[in-house]
Amino acid sequence: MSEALNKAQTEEQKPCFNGLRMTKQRREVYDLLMETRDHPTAQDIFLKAKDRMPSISLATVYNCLEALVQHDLVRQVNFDREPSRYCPNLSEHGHFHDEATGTIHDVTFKDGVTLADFLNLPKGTDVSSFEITLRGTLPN
Amino acid sequence: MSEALNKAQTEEQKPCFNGLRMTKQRREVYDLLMETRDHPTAQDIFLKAKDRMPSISLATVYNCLEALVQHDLVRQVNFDREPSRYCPNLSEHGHFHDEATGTIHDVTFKDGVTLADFLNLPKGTDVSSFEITLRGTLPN
DNA sequence: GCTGATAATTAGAACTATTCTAATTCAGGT
DNA sequence: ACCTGAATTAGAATAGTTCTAATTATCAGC
Repeated sequence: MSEALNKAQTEEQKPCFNGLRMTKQRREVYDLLMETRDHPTAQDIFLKAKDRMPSISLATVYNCLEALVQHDLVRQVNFDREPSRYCPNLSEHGHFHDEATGTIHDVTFKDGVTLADFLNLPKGTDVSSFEITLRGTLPN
Repeated sequence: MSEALNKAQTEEQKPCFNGLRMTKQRREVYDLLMETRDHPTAQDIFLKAKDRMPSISLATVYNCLEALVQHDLVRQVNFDREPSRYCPNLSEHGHFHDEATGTIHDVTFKDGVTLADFLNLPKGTDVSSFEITLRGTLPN
């Protein structure tokens, strides 16, 4: 279980995740992301959220997602210039876009591999974040 | 003039790269990219191109870039939701965005490394394209 | 070299994802 | 309960990119 999720759960009674005040809307967006672990866009989330909370606005969904991302509760994932997608998997991973089905799959690293193992990075380079995205087709 | 020579000349002069007809504008955009090997946006290219070809339009720059990308003459590089950048380096590489200077550097793979060496990909996965982008700071 | 067909360029409008604005509502501390 | 700052909301605004329709350039065949 990820650190952030663990912390989030222990703090469930205070409605505060990683220092982020959990309002009704933020919780709704967060819960939706945790439930439907595909990689929805802000629109997708908005439409689903409206079922249970008809007054929610798209601007709020964007606000909530930004807050969640900034507090390391979800990750924002970009594929080329497509709409951003959101991912509740906080462990290090990349993404594979299956062109046959349109679905997106998490891709993990082989055990113990670090960026410096396969990339030529000058000594002393400080990598604050990275993204690895693949396109293609899966077997079958 | 003999027929053979005539054919040879027109063949040679036919300004065609990878099957893409090289118009004045496409060549201008391509040359600019080859000269200034930083990673310019369409806007950057448009502004530079206008110096030497004042009639060129932004739409044309976008059209040219799309044509060049589709014919594998340049690569399109996306950083999060920032404007797309364009890169004439066709060899396999990723990109490092230096947050201190705002510059973008090519990052190469260690010799002989393939994606399957560090990622857990199901057997038979066909990767048609991939992108690796890092953010951080370089030493000094 | 002309001429017609096809493709490229152009200016500006349109589009889409996202952010901003200003007004309203909400939540937590006193 | 009340005050204050934060969050939500609807709608306007923005930025990057794509589309549209008209013009211009290029190629192939005579």
